[in-house]
Amino acid sequence: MITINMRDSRPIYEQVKDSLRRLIVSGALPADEKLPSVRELAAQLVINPNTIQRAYRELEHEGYIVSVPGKGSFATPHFGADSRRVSELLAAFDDAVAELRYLGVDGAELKKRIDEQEAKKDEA
Amino acid sequence: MITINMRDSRPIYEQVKDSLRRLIVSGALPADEKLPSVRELAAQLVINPNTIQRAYRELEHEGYIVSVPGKGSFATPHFGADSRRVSELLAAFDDAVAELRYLGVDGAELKKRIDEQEAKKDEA
DNA sequence: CTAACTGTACTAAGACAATTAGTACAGTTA
DNA sequence: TAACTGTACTAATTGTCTTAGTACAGTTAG
Repeated sequence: MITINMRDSRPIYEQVKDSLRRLIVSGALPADEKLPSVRELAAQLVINPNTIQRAYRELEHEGYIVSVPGKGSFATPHFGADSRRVSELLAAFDDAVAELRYLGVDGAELKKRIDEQEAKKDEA
Repeated sequence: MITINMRDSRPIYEQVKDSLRRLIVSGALPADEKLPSVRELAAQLVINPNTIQRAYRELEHEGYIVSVPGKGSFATPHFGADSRRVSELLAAFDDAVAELRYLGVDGAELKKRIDEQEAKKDEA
């Protein structure tokens, strides 16, 4: 479900956050789906539960999951676009596009990629 | 020319790298253009010269600039696509697209954005 | 009710990276 | 010569990440 890379310079809790966010926004983890418990996921990844707890706490603060004491953590549908996050992502999008074009990747190639991702999600 | 954010969790040298890379790939900093000297940019940003030196060293290693002792540092045209870097950027591109669509941004909107960026670069 | 789960909170310690300060040396240029 | 350039190196400091350990309250199946 999730893998982390110890050689990666990025903090483990960031890697966990990004992996879970990717599963959620891609639809692989539907709304109201139950996530692994803090201790369970920590055991699976062989890391400290505190690290998972931090990832869950921040994902909840960002509105991607909801944690309920005694019950568990669950993916949540996203109501109302977070305009700050959207701005961040658009900036990241623009940067990636600019550098890709600089490295020789055509704009048409990128547009095709958007369509392919859209088609792939419609399958599921 | 460049601004850094002390509240940003990312290291200063990474922020400097990204800023310079953005200037280069966007065309704002043309090939063979001279960059500010290590000490000059450090003074301007009110940070240690060692931090700038690290940013320059890594940008040179990645092929975006060339540094010559006694002369200075210069932007370089990029020969031969770095396939590893391209893969990284495509992954970042895909992630941004997926999350943006999840947050309600249409795919057509993103395609339009690619065209606009292309047009803006053609002006310069 | 009990036992085993759930999230959550907190302290303490260690490891590591980032940053700074300071010094130094060699090449370039007006 | 003087003032610039990049580069290299050590030492000290600071802050973050991660772990270990303990604890408490809510939930749920038996």
